[in-house]
Parts: sequence; structure tokens; C-alpha cells
Amino acid sequence: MENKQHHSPAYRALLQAGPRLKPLQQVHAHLIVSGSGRIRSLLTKLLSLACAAASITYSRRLFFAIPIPDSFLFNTVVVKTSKLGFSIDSLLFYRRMILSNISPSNYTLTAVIKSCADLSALEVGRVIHGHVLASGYDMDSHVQAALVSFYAKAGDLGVARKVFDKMPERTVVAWNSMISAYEQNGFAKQAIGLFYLMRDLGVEPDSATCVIVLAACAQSGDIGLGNWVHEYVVGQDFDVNVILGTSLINMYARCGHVSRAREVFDSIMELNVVAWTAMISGYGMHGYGTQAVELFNQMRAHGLRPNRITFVAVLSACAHAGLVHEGRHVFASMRQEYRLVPGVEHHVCMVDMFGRAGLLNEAYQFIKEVIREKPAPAVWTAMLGACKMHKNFVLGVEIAEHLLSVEPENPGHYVMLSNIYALAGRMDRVEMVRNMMISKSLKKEVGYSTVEIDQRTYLFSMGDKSHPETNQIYRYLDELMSRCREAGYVPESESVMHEVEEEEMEFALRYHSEKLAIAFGLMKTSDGTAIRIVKNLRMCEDCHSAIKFISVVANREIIVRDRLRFHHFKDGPCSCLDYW
DNA sequence: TAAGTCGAAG
Repeated sequence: MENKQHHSPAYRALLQAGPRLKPLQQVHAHLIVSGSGRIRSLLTKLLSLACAAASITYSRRLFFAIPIPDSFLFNTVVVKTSKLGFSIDSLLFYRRMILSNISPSNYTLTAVIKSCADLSALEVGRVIHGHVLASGYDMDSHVQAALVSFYAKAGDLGVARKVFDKMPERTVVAWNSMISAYEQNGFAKQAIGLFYLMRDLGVEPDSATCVIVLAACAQSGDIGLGNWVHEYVVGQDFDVNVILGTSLINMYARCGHVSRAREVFDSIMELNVVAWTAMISGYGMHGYGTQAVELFNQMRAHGLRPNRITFVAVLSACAHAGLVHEGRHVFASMRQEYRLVPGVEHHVCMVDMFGRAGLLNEAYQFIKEVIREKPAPAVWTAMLGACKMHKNFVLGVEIAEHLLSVEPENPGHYVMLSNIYALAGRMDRVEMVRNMMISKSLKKEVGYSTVEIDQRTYLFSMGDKSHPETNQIYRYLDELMSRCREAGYVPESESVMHEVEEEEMEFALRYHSEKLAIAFGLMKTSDGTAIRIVKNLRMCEDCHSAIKFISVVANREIIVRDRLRFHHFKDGPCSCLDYW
């Protein structure tokens, strides 16, 4: 590989071809004809460009035509395939490299660790971690950062943190990896905590940090930090590209500020499908179905091709806004215009849409006629929700029992069945289902709500007594509820199982976490301030009805984000129009 | 002759 060879006409021809398949193949043919088809340096450059051209088939053919690949060749092919997302190929080349007794470099190792991360291949990754230790590259900062994100993606947060803690010096990328590890595994609070620690230690966030932290803000509803990050982005003059922009859209939408989300959306120069989908779903979760459908149509008019996720967003927007006609139309266009085969998630949206609208027959017909193969449990779950909402006990019980037979370990089905029995007044059956749950030691996910007051977040769970002002909060809530009753609120006895296992029914209903959080919010803020609640589960019907009354008697706007969507309560009615 | 971190729904 002498310098003058770099300037050879053949080499220059390769450079001129660049990472483009056709020109490369032309030069390759020329090399063979002119007799220089076996020169190692030329082949190496050719292979490297073929990889860069993202042509995995051609790259593979080239590689296997080279008799004894050297370490540089192996490196090239492992690194490039990993980067292009051909993770399995990259691992296969790596194995071949090891078998050929060629030691991997730190570059090779970071690449294969990334491949394992993309594949969530925990076992293979562990083996490669062994190679890292054996090769002595365990102190390389790139390798370490890759390991942190690998363990996070493969689901072992503990080891990820261990690797992170052992790093002698942490680059901003290492911090990003670890913060993202928490965020991706649903620990938004820990992610945000680590972000504050990073700042305290004087590490400057970069634009990737912002993307990650915005996702954590979206997850936990932390609008305070979300706003701060947005200001930081502007202050640092970061390029608000489509990735950062989409993160901002998502954060604002999920923190309840749809109009801010829209402002960001309108400011993005190169909108892609992901950005459009984020905005559509933002409208959907606030119940703005018409805007969601309108934006969907604009997106199509711009010539962008919606993907499966876009369809989930539009269809669920239709479901949450009662737009049955539009939803039908959109669903039909999936196949007809885009040749996309609807999946379980789309079927669920449709059944949900019919169900919420009270069209139980249409929902049932859809399941029987449109879904050809055996309907997935999720589809039946949506149907079951509709039965509960519209009090069709006979069908509801039938479906719930079917679901229990297919998924006997899913606590949600027991809860639903129990609730339906409760609605039908069959308290004996309610008791029975509960006992089944207890005997199987199944636990429903614990519900909690948070409320933000003066930039601080307070967390409440059902019947929570951990707060120092517990007595005042409960007294305030009791007084509030009695004023609601005077105004016409009637507590419902259904949905008791929503978050409760053993507590007494009435106690449970009265002290659901969102009511506690609202009571605290009302106590601590002045008239005119909107109360913002984030809840991890769906709200039960009793709370939904109670909050309508609270918004009247306390004369406050109350905004609740539950697992699925937003509810804006103002002077009585809720923005979801009871489509929830 | 190169690398590690980041986006949409459920």
C-alpha cells in the first residue's frame, strides 16, 4: 500500500466512483479486465466503498472473494455493516475474524457491541464483553459507552450502571448513554436525576442530551424541565433539525401544550413521516380528532407516505374523538392506497373506535368479518372495554372468560371481569374473581398520580399517607367531595378494582391517587391556576365524573394525562366528551 | 483508517 499506488489511475477511478453501487461495479469490472483485480489495496478500498454504498450483497461477495483477509479488511467490514444496521452480518464477520485469529481492535469491539445492542442479543454481548476484558480495551471510553447502551437495550440496567460507574472519566456521550438507559427502560425520574447530576458536575449537554432529556420530560410530564431544555437549545444555537424538533413536539404534546407543539412543528424545515406522526398523535391524545385527520391529509398531499405507526396515530385519534366515518375511510385507505396490511394494533383501534361510539354490533362484526385469522387477545380486550363502557354484561362476561382462558396470567383481565360483575351487581362473583387473583398472586399495576407545584413534582398513590400534610389533604378532599355531592355528584361503585386489591371499596374510590393529587394541587395553588396531573394508569369512571364536579365547585381548570390521553376539565365537561 | 449517545404508537 505505497503512496504512489494511491495515486494510481485505478485508485483514482475508485475515489471518483464514490459510495455508489453501479459506478463501483463498473470500476471493478475494469480492474478485472486490466489485470489488477487482485491488488489488495484496491480491493480494500473497493470493499470499503461498497459497504458505504449500503450494498450488503455486493460487499459480502467481494469479501469472500479475497483469499486471506487482513485485520484492516475485517475491521472495515465489521464496522461498516454494524453502522448500516446489518447487525447479524457484522456479528458473522466478527466471528470469522476471531476464528482467523485476528485480534479485534477497540473500533471492532465498539461496532459489534452496537450490533448486539441493536439485536438485544444479551448472551452474545456478554461474550463480547469478555473479549473486551481479555483484549484490555475495557478502559476505552468508546467501548465503555457502547457497553452501557448495550446493557440498557438488552434490559440489564444494573450492569449498565456498573460499567458507567467504573468509567474513570465520563464524556458527554457516556452520560447520554446512561441517561438514555433509564429513559428507555421507563425510569424517567432517574434519567432526569442523572441529568441534573451531570450538570452539577459541569458537563455541558449536547443536542443528543437534549433529545434524551426531552423524551424523559415527555414520559413524566415534566413541562418545567421541558421548557428549560427548549430555552437551552435556543440559547446554545443548536440546529433544531427534525430529530430535535420531533422530540420537542412530543414533549410539548405529552405535557399538555398542543399549541406549542404545533409551533415547533411549523418551524421544522425538513419534516419527515416521524415528525408528522408525532404531531398527529399529539392532536389525537388531546381529543382533537378533526385536526389529526386534517394533518394526515395534508401529509399525504405533501407526498409523504404514512407508515404503520402513522395509521395507529390517526385511527386512535378517530377513536378518541368519535370520528367513525373518517376512521373507516382511513382504515380502508391503508390497504387500497398504501398496500399496508393492517396489524393487530390497527384492528384494536377500529374495535376501540366502534366500541367507544356505542356501535357494539359493528365492533363485533368487524372482529368476525374483517379480521380473518384468530383475533389477538388485544382485540378482545378492546371489545371488552366497549362492553363495560356500554354495560353489555352478557357479552362482556363471555369475552372476559375467553380472555382468562387464553391469558390466565394477565391481571388486567381479572380486573375487567370483576368490574363487569360489579356493574351487574353480582358482588358474589366479584369476590370470586378477586380470590382467583389472590390465589394466583397476580397484582395489578400500582396506580399513581403526580402533580407539579412550583417546579416540584409530588407523587400520590391510592390511599397514600406518606405525605407530611396527609391529614389536611384528606380533610380537604372529604370536604371537596361533599360539596360535589351537593352539586349532584353520585359516587359509582364500579371500577373498584382499578387500583385496589384489598382496601375497602368506598375508601378505595374516595382516595384514588388522582383525587389526592388534585386536592393537594388545589390546596397549594391560588385561584385561576390550572391543575396538571399525570397518571400512570387510565382514570376510572368515578374519578372522571368526580373531577367534572370538582372543576365546577372549585372553579378550576384541571388537566389530567392518563395512560392513553389528555382530559381537560373546565366548568364541568371534559374535553374527551366522554369518549375515553 | 474507521467509533460510542438521540426521534413517532402501544
